[in-house]
Amino acid sequence: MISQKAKYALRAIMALAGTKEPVLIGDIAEQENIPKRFLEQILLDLKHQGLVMSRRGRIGGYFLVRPPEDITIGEVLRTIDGPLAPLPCLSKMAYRACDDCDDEATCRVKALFADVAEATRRALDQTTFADAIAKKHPLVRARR
Amino acid sequence: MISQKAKYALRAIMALAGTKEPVLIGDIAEQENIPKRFLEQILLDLKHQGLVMSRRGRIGGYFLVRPPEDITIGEVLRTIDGPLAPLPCLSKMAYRACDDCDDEATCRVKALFADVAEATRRALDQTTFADAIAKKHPLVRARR
DNA sequence: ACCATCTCGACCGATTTTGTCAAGTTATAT
DNA sequence: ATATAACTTGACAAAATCGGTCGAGATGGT
Ligand code: FES
Ligand code: FES
Repeated sequence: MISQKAKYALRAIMALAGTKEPVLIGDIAEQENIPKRFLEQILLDLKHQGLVMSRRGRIGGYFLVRPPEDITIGEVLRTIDGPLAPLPCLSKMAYRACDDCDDEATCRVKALFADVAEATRRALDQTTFADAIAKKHPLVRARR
Repeated sequence: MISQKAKYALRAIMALAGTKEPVLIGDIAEQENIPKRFLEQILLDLKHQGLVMSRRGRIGGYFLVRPPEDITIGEVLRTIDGPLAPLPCLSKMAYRACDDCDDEATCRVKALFADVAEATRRALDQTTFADAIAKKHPLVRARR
């Protein structure tokens, strides 16, 4: 299960996917039904990760750095929920030794999950936001 | 990331995979380095799920109901950690509506995760304990 | 200069995780 | 029958995580 925070992040990016213009945090929050102050945190995390950029001041707001077809679910989930591997010792991006396993080389749990980890990693890093948008009809843009 | 509890459960099943004889909780706990009282809970959950059986009394202990090659990671993870789908609305075994999504049919988040959920589900439900045991043994010094 | 807007860090209640413990119940050997 | 080894159940609790709020500050357009 992904966290609610991650779900908000994904929706926020969807909201940015339609335009090149900066979008206000408040507008995203209202449109996607996300608590505004919480969304601020989330967008800030995404910015620190380099997924989005922001402009301050009068005509400020957030916008995507890359086009939606170049952004994967994996990137967003890693940023918000942390490593997505089932075990720390199987994470390619954020490897950590399992502190309760003596010998990683012969660990049966690690062996058990090797293929699973690879499969989910591939799935998450290959699915982009363009996939979702193409699959569903685009949302109606009633705002001005 | 799977929970520590799930990891314990997997190791416990590995410990049972080698024999048809009942194994004591205490023996599993010592061999796999699991807090005994905690392991009791875990094995009880697995028993309620029908994955293992127990015999009481003098020569008691736990043993597998089915052979290791018929037990998948998915079953164990579902029992201990709950639904393994990334979203409640995508769980085949434990469907739940997403309370923060108005229209599930046009939900872009759900669409985004459809393929990912299917891929991970397949991986988890196809990998059995026999896979890990078979894969692990060749790691011993036989190869050079 | 003004003000809308983003930025940063601290804080907070509820829930989940990771266990512990006490008091049973049951089956087996002798 | 009795002792005993083992499983069973439910309550309890410290620590971490989750979901969210808040105040104060920094920044840029007009
Ligand atoms: S080393 Fe990571 S699970 Fe054993
Ligand atoms: S309906 Fe499940 S994520 Fe929208």
